[in-house]
Amino acid sequence: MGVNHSSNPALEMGRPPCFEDGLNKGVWTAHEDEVLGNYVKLHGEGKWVNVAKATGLKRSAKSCRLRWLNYLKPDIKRGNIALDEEDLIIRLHRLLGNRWSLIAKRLPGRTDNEIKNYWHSTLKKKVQESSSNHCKSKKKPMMEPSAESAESLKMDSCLSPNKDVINCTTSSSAHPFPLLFPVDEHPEAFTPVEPSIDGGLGKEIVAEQPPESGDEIFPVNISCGNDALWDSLMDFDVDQLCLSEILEENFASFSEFDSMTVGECGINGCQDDPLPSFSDLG
DNA sequence: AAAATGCTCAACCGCACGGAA
DNA sequence: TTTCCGTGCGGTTGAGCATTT
Repeated sequence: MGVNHSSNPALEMGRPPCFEDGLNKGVWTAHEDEVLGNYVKLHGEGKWVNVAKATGLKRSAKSCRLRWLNYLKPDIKRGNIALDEEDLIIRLHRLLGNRWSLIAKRLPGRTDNEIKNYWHSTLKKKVQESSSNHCKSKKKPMMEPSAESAESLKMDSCLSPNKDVINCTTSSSAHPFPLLFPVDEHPEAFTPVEPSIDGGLGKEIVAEQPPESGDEIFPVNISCGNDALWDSLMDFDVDQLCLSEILEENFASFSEFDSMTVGECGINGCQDDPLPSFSDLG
């Protein structure tokens, strides 16, 4: 963060490049950067396997791609992450989990690697601290749900005899978070889902809705296997919202939802069961 | 002042996915 | 349908710096 990469600080630190299998590994030199930059300017992004052949760079295609995307790309924004960006990262992480590339798409000029590093080095602690404070008044942490809570929710979702699977279209008015995708366009995403124990991607995410009265639990069944739902979530994300818009978004109710549901189990609660790919997003 | 510890961040690794052959 | 290849993503590593003891 805030590092002048044009001067290649790591090299200045004296970290030598490593040569292995005929390929350079480790820190990029200024000359390599220049060669790669020139190549991309001429030929555009992609075809990374050709870079080494065409330029003589002793770098793997992956390495070239990473270097370009993370450092050489002209619109890369360097420097400290602003408070609003930080806030956005936290919100998006709450919503998307460790989908760094998706989060990065919402922060123009920031890379997934940068955000990921920033999260692990800074934000994770902040969030944990705030959630531990939060937990003094609320019984469970907002973030990084425990396996226990996730497990308990799976149990709720799968085994509770009283469980009703709520159709989101009909429960939206009472929904604790704003619907971020148009129901009309994705009715299939809101059809009731039979509870099931599924070892694969079909595992459900079940979020407890705040009971309107009493302690009854009304799980909202969000099936991970329901592509349509995830498409819908992706629709929410697809290049529609940028920093300012998201920050202006009223997240109050959503945060409330997070603190009670998703934050405890929801999306992240499925971490041992990877979410469906968002790779076709954007 | 020196050692120990923690932090930052660039880069690598392995896996998954999608398209082409 | 299967295999191969290129690409993208998230997790992890490791070197150097900063801070603490």
